[in-house]
Amino acid sequence: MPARAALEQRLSAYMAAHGLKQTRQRQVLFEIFVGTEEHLAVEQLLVQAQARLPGIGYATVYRTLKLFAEAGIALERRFQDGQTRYEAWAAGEHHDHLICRTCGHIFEFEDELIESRQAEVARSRGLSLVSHRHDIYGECMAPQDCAWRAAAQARNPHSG
Amino acid sequence: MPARAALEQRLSAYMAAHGLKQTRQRQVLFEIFVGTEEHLAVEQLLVQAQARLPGIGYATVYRTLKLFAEAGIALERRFQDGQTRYEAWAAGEHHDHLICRTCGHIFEFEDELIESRQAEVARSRGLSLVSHRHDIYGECMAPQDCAWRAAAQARNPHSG
DNA sequence: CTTATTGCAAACGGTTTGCAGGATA
DNA sequence: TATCCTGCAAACCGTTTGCAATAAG
Repeated sequence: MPARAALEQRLSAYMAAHGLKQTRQRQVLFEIFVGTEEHLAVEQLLVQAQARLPGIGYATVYRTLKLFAEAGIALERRFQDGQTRYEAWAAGEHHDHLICRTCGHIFEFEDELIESRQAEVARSRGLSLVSHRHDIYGECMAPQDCAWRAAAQARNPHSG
Repeated sequence: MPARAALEQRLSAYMAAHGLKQTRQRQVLFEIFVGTEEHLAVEQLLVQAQARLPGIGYATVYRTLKLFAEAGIALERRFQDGQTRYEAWAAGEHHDHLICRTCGHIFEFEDELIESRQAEVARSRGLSLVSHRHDIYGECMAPQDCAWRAAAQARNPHSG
């Protein structure tokens, strides 16, 4: 979880540099965006934003998150469920994801060995590494003890 | 590239077991599907199919490839361009992909070290590994010598 | 003759865009 | 006041589906 102040500053700098304006919608979305540990999908962002600013619509959420991504404070992620998710992005930080098929929780991980092997794989084919996407899917080995599952059920009693 | 005979047999078995019928459309799509080294997108499949069977439409291609996937002879792949691609799948085989941003070629790779680290990552979070998606993106280090780029341009002189 | 399959066009779900009214600097 | 931003609804794109006509077994 990147420091809020750093993200705020980077966003302000980007907006100033591009002559963009501060609006209530952008403030609210920024608050929600930096105030969560989770990988938020557009719909979740919208629902939370509507609670604070009734009337805000999908288009604004899409446009604003795209702005955050261009400003370098948000990272777009697409897993296998067809939805785009956003996470706060600290400059220079990198990690991949481990998604639990049992509880839906998204873990972050980083593995230096995997990172270095990737560069090797690219080089062996005559390519230089630009980026990668590495998503691992798993299942809880002890679902009854899973804290994430419990938390998810508390939030949304009807699923699972 | 899995042996054609094995794929054919697996498909026949699946169809027989499910009371499905042999049709000209399915034959044509099977020929195209097993007759290429590439990771074909639905549109490419359609274009090639229409050359042999004018009138065939998207719906048939989508339905047929989904059938191939269910029969266990095709693997669905989604990279970052929004299109679903299919490749012939030998039972038990596994590999990941290295996509060249310069020429568009999709290389296949397999790395045991990466595979074993993944299982480790999952285990360390209390999950058992179910599956994964690992796409590496790179750029030709020597684009002027790139055979794939040359081949792609010969096929489609207007792009790149 | 029964059942599966096809092609069409309409529906879909997530995302993007044109536009006129509204907010910001 | 000049420009940017918003909300709405319509457009978009890849994919799926309902349906009446057609082909396979």
